Amino acid sequence: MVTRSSDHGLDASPEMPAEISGLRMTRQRWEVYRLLMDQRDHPTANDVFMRIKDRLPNISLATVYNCLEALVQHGVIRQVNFDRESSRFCPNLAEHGHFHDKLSGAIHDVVFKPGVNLADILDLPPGTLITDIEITLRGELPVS
Amino acid sequence: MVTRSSDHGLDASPEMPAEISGLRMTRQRWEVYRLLMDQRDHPTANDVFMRIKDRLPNISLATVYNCLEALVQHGVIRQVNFDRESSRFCPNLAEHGHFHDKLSGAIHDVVFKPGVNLADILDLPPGTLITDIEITLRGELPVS
DNA sequence: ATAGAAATTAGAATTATTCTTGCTAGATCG
DNA sequence: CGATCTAGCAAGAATAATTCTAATTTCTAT
Repeated sequence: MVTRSSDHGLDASPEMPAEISGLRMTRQRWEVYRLLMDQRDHPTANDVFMRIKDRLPNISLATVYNCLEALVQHGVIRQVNFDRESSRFCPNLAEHGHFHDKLSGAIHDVVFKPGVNLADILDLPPGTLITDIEITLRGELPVS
Repeated sequence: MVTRSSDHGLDASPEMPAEISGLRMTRQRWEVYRLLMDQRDHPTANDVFMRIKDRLPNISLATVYNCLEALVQHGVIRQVNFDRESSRFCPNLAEHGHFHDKLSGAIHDVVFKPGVNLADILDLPPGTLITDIEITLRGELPVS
């Protein structure tokens, strides 16, 4: 007898855990999470909605928003904003910024050179508590 | 005879220049610009709209948006975004980031320590052209 | 002065996101 | 095992910031 990951008839290769970082997993949350892990091109909520229809044809856009919000709230993914465009979502939890290439439209993760600590190079009053940093760059990557 | 800055009967202390950075000045653009220079607390378009009514009781919100856009486009002011909140506007043209103090709600300009060049400490492919950098911090300033 | 161009106004339209309501499904308890 | 209880989901309405449209006004240059 073949083991089957769920009763839905759809095969969800990696088994769905009961929870991630304290967030109870549901079929919808799990598929949203898996999509972000598999397609790391910083999709918008609507991108996720359209792409996920293969696996969850009945999901609603509101649920995609709810899932994304829950995942962000529990620190499982990050929400990334460029100007006032639609929010984008990113499963890379390491400290990093984002580079928006004007030529291709693609968004790339950017990290600091080793040993660099942003808080050290900013001129802030002593005792300032930094809870969150966001770095956004725009420009053109070399054509290569 | 007393010199008078305009025919409107309202006194616009510093004389309005014909243009700034190639942007033709109008009464509305000038007042928006002056307000931002005088009140550097990063107001939103709506904040500007409400505050400017003293001087221009008939201005419309759309015009405030138009003026702000024109000023941004000509590099006279900067547009600052925090997450998906309303855009804020800032007349500080020097390279700087923004610190959002969760305690007071205030937004403060942040500069690098002398001699620091952000492009040098980021791990980018050689030949990358950076046209724009945005740095946003959230946290708490020391209480006193 | 006058024609043409650019700005302004008021309000409608748009768009991403959030909210509301009723329903569904999984968890809990007896 | 079944009843109940709760969290999550779906669908669509509502919201809020911003942009667009059309008509009017103000500049600019002739």
